[in-house]
Amino acid sequence: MVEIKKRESTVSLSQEVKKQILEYIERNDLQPNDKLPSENQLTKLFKTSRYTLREALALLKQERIIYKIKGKGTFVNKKPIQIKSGLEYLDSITEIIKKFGYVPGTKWVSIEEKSPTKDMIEKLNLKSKGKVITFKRIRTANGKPAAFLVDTVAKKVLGNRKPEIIIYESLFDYLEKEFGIIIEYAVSEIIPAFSTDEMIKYMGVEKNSLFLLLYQLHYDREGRPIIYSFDYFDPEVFKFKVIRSR
Amino acid sequence: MVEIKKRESTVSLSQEVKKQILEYIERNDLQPNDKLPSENQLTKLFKTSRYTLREALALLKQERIIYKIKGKGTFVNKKPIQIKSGLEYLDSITEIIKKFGYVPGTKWVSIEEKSPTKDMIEKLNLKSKGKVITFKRIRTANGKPAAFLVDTVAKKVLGNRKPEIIIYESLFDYLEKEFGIIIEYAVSEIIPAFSTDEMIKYMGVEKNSLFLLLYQLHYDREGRPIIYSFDYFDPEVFKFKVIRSR
DNA sequence: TAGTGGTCTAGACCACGAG
DNA sequence: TCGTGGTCTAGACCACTAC
Repeated sequence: MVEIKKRESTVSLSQEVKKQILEYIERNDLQPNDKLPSENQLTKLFKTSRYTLREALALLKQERIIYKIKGKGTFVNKKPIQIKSGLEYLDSITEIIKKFGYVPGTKWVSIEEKSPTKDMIEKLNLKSKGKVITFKRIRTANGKPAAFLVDTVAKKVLGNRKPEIIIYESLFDYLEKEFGIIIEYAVSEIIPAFSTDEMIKYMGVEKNSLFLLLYQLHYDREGRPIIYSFDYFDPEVFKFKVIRSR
Repeated sequence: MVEIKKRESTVSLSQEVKKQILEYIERNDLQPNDKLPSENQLTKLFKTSRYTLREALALLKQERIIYKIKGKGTFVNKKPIQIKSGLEYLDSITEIIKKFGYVPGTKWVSIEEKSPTKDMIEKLNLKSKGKVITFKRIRTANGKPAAFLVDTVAKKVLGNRKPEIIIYESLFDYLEKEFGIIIEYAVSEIIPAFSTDEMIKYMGVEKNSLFLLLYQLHYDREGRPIIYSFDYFDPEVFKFKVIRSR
């Protein structure tokens, strides 16, 4: 019989051990490139198995707080990199604006029922007969227009309901709370673009001003394409970063 | 005494098991949302431990080939997403051009020794006295100019050597093979931009044409900043995609 | 040769989902 | 209640680094 440690907390043990390692670094004032104790020693220190310890180290490695060299040891990294909005994390735009420290707002432009384009049929896996609903919105940060969003979902996703008025800021929240659809990931193409006529008309931006266009398809957990979108972001407001790893 | 399986192959067992799972899906013609056997059954099928099997499944999950639901099982996802150039993977531009199916080339514009800008001093952690070397290149795809690269490294990184002629296509290869410096990751800001005067002059692009600017800092394994770069990409040639996950 | 991180095995309990 | 994936333990061999 193997004795298993009892836990009251809801978080996993590896999360707990991760915290303890961070505290260890703090307490012993480890500087960048200083060596941590070996995994064997750490298991004894924190009274845990090597598996759990290595999970905790994996989390820290992922966050680039430590790095490992086989045969040598585990070392403390340079100060963590601050990523304000890592593109690889899929947040709703509401969340992104909040993270930047602004107050998010929404101006509705239109909600239209349309026939899908060829590209929509292909990407959303539609029958050619099926209609789509397109939501056009201007997102504001501290009241200033910051993004122009054109999001399209298949009409069948919304059932028979008419999305005349939407009380939600975020389309993610709307789909999740009203229809139980949870968006899990998106595949986005990043394209530099000029302001469109609609943006000039509704956002009041100048002609030929620069925007970052994210042409994206959002999927649910089962990999079904749900939202097809062209989202234009003002590069003065949104600083998109990505961590690229080999 | 626990008996450990002997392996001739150099790849890990989990990689091997991953292949076997893919073959299983193929052989049994599993369709999207079809259920895989339970982890318990799969361990027996492939004669491996649950740990190794779960590592293999983790790899497949990461590639979005399968998805898991706790308490229910493991399921086959929709057709895999083709990512031509996932921005989250750090490849040299040479590699990216090759992946697109083009033949990469380089036109050298200049190699200059300069005093660093304030931003370079801060980002590259320089003493204000230290000089930097800036490499300006045009990268071509099938002979057509496709990107304009301005890469800067601290002079001390290159020691006393003069980088007059570089036989390498890739700056990564140059640093790795001549100086043993291995770039491991980069933090990139993605900015829409107009062509600069230099690009108009040397690349022959038109004024006010659109480019995607990656303003990035490349780090080595120990987290030291090595390359500071402004890389401009022609959006007609480079289609940058990112998978964004919650 | 000794010590480190990387991989693998075997077995156990926990938490979720469905009947 | 049962089967599933999620987490955890204990112990072993392998591959790399430094001496």
